[in-house]
Amino acid sequence: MTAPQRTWAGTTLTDRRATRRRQLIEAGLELLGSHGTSAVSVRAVCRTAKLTERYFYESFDDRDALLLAVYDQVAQQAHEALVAAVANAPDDVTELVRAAVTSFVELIIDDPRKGRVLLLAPLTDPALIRRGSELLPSFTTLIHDQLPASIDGTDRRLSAVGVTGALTNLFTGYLNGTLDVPRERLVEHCVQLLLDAARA
Amino acid sequence: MTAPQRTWAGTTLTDRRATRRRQLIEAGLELLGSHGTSAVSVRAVCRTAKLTERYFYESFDDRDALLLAVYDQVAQQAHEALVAAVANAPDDVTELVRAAVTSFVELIIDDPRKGRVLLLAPLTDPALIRRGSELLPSFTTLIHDQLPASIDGTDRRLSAVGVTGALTNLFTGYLNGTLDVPRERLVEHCVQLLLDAARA
DNA sequence: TAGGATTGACAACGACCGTAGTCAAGGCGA
DNA sequence: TCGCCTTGACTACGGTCGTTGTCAATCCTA
Repeated sequence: MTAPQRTWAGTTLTDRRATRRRQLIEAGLELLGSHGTSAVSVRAVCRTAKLTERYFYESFDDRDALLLAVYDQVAQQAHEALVAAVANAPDDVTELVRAAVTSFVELIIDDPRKGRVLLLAPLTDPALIRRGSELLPSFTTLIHDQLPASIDGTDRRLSAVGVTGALTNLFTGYLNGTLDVPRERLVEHCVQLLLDAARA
Repeated sequence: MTAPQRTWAGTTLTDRRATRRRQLIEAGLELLGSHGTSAVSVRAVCRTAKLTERYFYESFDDRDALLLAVYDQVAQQAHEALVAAVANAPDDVTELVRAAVTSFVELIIDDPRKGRVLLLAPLTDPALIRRGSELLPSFTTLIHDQLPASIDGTDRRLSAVGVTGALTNLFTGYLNGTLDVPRERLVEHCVQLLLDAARA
């Protein structure tokens, strides 16, 4: 029994709701990525998005739902960037890995807020912890799957978790400025890391 | 012009203040290690420590000062455990590294709250970010220093940050139960990680 | 025992939180 | 033009926050 979608100011109701939802998510990204979880309050999000609280609850059940939406959106973008890079890469394994790493690094350089959402937020925010332990290993898995696999299950897991952590810390350091290193150098180091992990 | 330290209930004023300070730090450890930064409010700390807010400000300038004190205490303990392990270890390099890793793993098994304070809190809490980027690399450095060093500065730094991240993620996963692996297996993997890093 | 040191309980300030509700002003299609 | 849909501004509730202050009870030493 959906209403006949009568138009309004040239757009339908669903369109306008979707736009507002996007604005809220963008505001959430800004706050989460720039000032951390504690900065993401319903009021702050609405202030940033220039929308009323009423519209918040139009699109999200509660604060946590927004957090998840922000994270999922960024994770989705990262996933797409990786898949695209891997798909377009030449056959050479090293080049493949380099393409994947580069695409990821570019994503988090282009918008460090996204990097922080992806890498840092899920480490401590209760609402995101489960999500975080799904995505980042899948980053490693995505690449591992492209490579000859001859390692036993547990070691594979240990290795994946380790490599993931190494990459996380390297990227995080790069984001913070803690790790002052040219981008190519960072990329190259990560590539070697992944190749070594796959060989071992 | 210190007062003559007249005694009270068998203890001096300085003693009682120190005791209260310890209680507050212990409460902070409990809250920070078990429920994260956001759980560490002045009121909650005082409730947990069974002390009045007045005594909080007797020992700490503000909330952040307590956070730092908690972190520094745990970091100090970790440092001491590492130094002790390294000092008592045999000459064999592998055994040395194994001793260091074991001592650290035991610390965070014995009291997972400390592990979380050490590994997670400094990643996101504004007050601790600087502290965190000092200590954990020093963990790696402590071991690196025991080993033949033949790598150039930047690579050394990249390697240290990477290894630190790998260890962090492995320990964190172990703490969370996300990484379901026997302790010896974890230790052994970390040992190999460190040895490989030193060789490369 | 008198008197000051020390303690605990608690109130107060202004601010922000999540969430829900009200109400008037305006825009739009019929 | 009429009447409904949509919008923004606003208020309200009960709660927690950091921080400072008050005040009566208690304890010890001199």
